[in-house]
Amino acid sequence: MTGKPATIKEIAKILNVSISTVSRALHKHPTIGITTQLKVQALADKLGYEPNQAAISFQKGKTYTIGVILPELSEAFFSAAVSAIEDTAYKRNYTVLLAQSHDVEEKEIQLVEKMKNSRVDGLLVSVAKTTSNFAHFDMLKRFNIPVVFFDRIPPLKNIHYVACNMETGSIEAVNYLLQKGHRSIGMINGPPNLAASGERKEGYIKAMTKNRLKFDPSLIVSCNLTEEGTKAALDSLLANKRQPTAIVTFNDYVSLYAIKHARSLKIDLDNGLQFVSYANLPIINYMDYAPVASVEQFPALQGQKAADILLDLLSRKAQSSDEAEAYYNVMVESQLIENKKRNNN
Amino acid sequence: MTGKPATIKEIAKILNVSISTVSRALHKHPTIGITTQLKVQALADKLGYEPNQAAISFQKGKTYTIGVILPELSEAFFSAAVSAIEDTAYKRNYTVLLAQSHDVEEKEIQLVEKMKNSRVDGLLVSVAKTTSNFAHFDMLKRFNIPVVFFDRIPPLKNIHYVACNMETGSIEAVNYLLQKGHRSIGMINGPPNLAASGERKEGYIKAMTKNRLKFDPSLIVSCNLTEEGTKAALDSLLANKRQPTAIVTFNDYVSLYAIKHARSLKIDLDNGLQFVSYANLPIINYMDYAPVASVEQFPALQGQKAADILLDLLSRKAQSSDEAEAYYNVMVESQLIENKKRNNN
DNA sequence: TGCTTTTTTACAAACGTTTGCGTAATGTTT
DNA sequence: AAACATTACGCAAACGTTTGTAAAAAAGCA
Repeated sequence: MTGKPATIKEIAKILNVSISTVSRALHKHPTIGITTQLKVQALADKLGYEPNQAAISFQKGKTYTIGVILPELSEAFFSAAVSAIEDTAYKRNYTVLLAQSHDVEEKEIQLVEKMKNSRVDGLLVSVAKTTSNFAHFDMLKRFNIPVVFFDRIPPLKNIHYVACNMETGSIEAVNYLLQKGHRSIGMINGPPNLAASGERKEGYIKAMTKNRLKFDPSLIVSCNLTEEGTKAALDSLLANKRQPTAIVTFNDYVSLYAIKHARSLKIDLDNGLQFVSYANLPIINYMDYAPVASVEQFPALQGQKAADILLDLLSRKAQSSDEAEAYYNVMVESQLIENKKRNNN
Repeated sequence: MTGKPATIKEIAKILNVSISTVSRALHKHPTIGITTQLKVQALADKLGYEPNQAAISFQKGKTYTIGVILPELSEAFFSAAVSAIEDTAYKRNYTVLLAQSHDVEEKEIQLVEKMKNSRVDGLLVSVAKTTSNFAHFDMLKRFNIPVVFFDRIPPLKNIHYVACNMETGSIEAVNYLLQKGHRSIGMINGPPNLAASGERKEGYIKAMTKNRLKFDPSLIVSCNLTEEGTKAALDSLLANKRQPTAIVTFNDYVSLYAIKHARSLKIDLDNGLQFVSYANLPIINYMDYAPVASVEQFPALQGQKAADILLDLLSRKAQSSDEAEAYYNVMVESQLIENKKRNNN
């Protein structure tokens, strides 16, 4: 009852059958007679037998565990993603081993190494900002451990990934503002070294040119995402000869900083200046002055899809080793969400 | 190089020594001669040998993994806690297996069961709201798997836990308002079935009586934490004969709902009515109108302490099985944090 | 040199499970 | 009743590592 868990061996001894018979009976193997099958099952239940997963993992060389490596769990985006990952893994009877790189390459490398050591069947990774060398991921390929990247994708060929298409959202954002009558639309972007900044900018430009508006580079300023940086960026935009009546910002936080600053400058936020941003954090629903819309990137959906892909790869691997080597490249479309709370305020 | 990972056995064969020698050499066991030690080490490095964790787990009956079961990873409180847990586990060379109960008892039970099956050395748990039966935790004790509860503690004797003392924070909150000159202080509390509601209420009462103010039960109303519920609660407080000039709310969200409602009622939030709440979410720093202060519960600290305790228990268990059975009961003091952004606005 | 220590290494069992193959038991067909 | 097919089960190896104990080699001492 107490103490050590029951094993297959004990069941075998008590029932005077062989260990293999018990094992097969528990798995409902067809070559086992129905009577013994039931006998074994009954005793197993009575003893509260539970298979020793460690032994099984060892034996089969599989752990039924997927590793998740991401920069920062406490960021809303990632916690939503992991939450969804865990849920889909759970449904397929996998468990999730979690680790954060804190956006430092060295730690990411260590984590990959650690996870590789037979602990994990596959890996879900959102790469660290600082990662510039990707040998540790190649290594996984050599060890036949599948990896699916999500959100932050390394610039590699032949990888599986799911990411969010920023372009559509960006275009929607600009279109939304154009449709509202704005003609001079500024952008407070993130630092140029972030891929995300590039995507947002491209979407912006594409939307402008598609609407046959000429693109004015001076209306795009980048900032370091801090409150001070945002202030400066906003000031610079306001000083522009073609002073914008609407601004697209890198994310909701930047919008909020900018809004705060604008309010301290007594700018009319209802009619004079409107903001649209990225992320669609729940927070903006609580604000009195918030971006009028925000581009949702569906972290949960991304996480779920990435997990689905990985689990597919794993089951495929189990079935046959046909190395057809197709690579999953899934793009989740970003989508502009109007801030409803804002509008019925 | 590619294909299957190197094993101790292969190293042994190449070097013409026994498997045990290799094993001991790799562990720098003193009975191994220095020369062979180095030879082994060198070859291991060359082959890129990495111990097979699955085999080790199996052999030693230890996984160097701790399980974390909590209600909802995407809640800011828990993601901050897990983040800290992962960090401290990583430092001590443990990994974290993660699972969410989504606040349903049945799933929590399944997760405990799953984690028990030799997968996990110890468990960190924040129990589901609905959990009313605690047999699954007793079961862990029988299997000698230590559990440390955090934040949401079950009503059991002889358990390890770290929780946050709401009382001090509550008292601070009320004192803060009293000191600001408020004499009629209302409270919008959570539903009565939540332990957290009770704690907040007690702190409130204690602070009032300590300041020799008589406690008026009609100034405490509970709500279901929705926007509608909050509105109703606020209305009821405002209708009170002793209309409060300050209100303590169950959490930041409730405060924000209440503030929004108050603003739509044209109430002067700078002088007429002030709010204090719990959680201290980063969000309130972005708001124009926000609670003037919020009680911080230090999720990261709680998570870190819980992990520390668990890891201590595990190392203790490894060293000796002296069942001294002392139970760790750590209380983290909550603390009122003034909303700085609010004040220099 | 011959003996005892001390140092160094090898042997083998154990951890719990799965699974290929062999074999005993049962049943079927003539 | 002999021959065979079928069904039901047991044997034993394998997975990679650790570790107690035995044994070999080296070193010390007389």
